[in-house]
Amino acid sequence: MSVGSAVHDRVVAAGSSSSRVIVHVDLDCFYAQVEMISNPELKGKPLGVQQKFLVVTCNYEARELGVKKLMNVRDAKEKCPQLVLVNGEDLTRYREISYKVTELLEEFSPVVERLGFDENFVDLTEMVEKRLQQLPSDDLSALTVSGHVYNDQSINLHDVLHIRLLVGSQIAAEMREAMYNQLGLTGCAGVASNKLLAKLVSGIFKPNQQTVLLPESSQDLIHSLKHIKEMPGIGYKTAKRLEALGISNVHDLQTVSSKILEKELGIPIAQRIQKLSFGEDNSPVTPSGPPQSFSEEESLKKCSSEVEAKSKIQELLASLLNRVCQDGRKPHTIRLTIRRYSSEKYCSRESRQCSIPSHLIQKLRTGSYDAMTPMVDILMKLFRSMVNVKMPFHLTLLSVCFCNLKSLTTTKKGTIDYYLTPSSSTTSCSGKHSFKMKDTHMED
DNA sequence: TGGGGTTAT
DNA sequence: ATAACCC
Repeated sequence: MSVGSAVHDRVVAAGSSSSRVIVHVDLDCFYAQVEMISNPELKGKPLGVQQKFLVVTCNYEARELGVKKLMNVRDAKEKCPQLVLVNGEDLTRYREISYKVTELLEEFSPVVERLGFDENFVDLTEMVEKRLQQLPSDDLSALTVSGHVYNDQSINLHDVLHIRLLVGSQIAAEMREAMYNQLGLTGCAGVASNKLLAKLVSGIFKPNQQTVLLPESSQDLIHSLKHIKEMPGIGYKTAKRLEALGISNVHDLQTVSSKILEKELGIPIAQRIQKLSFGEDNSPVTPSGPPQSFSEEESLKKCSSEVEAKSKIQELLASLLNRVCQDGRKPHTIRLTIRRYSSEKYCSRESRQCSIPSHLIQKLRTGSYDAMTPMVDILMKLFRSMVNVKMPFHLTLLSVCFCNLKSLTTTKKGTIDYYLTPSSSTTSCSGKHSFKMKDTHMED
């Protein structure tokens, strides 16, 4: 064996080039937990959170009685007549607590990626390295894993990869403790060498438990999936196309000719999902930071007149103006989205967007509703560009989105830009981005 | 199927 | 602007 090869092996083993420690943190039935914190009398009862005619999530008491996520309210009540329902269409409190969780995790390590409101990935690689370097005397014998080990695989204290994941499991336990002590929330965690595996393993022991995956068991984990649709990254459409090729389980996807796969899905998707089928995922944990967009939507039984649409749009916009104002950054683009009634074309939406005139952008920050009327006018123009209001129509969803958010001080790849203009005033808004903000003019 | 989000094309 | 993915 050459020296060069030995050195390379050690670099790889030490993880400086390829081996990472990732944790996936997944809150237990998040909306239901938030509701039980808001109203402790709900604790112990079967609880469902309702949006329109759906029970979007429920606590474990309800699950034991047969209620499932995204179940029809009628079916749920039939299965479980004692089910208590609370309305969860207003996401404000969920969103606020969701960001508190992310901020808490960021205190452990700043690299935190959100996935929806109730899941986060954290790259623990650096933190684990630091802890190992600060171990008193290289005495590994005192190290113990926290929580479950997938497959009950035994830990080899002489294997550096095992040791690193074990330290990751200890950090995961500290994170869950902190979430419970500081926010009153329980959740699961999965620790593994990449995001895919961390996410898959976090769901193995379910509520309020954690699991670590050691590399020797990664094939068992991915082969435990009954169908490729359970692979994160393979959605409804891709699963259908794969099925048409006769590919339905992980083994099929691992062994199908990559040329055939590339021809059907295109090279980037084909290569990515075939790697996923082997449990390989080199995608980084990308810090989410503040949101890229703010949107509010409402699904409707039937919206068939312009005045009806206008009043819904006004409602959506009023809530959004509050949110945008509190955030402190300024959106430069506004978008209106609709869904037309048409039994077929599953979930198809149409949208129109335009940039927001700079004089309106300024008014967004004032906390008053000066921006309301002109914004509604803009939105109604977008509306009429999609919907011929002289003809009959039937819409089942309206959504308004602010995006293309620009900060007063933006940090991009190490550079800091300050945008300042003369006239300024303090505002009633108290977002964390909004201290001492000055008005700006930016390219648009 | 709700009421959100993201990235890629 | 849409389509795909995630929850």
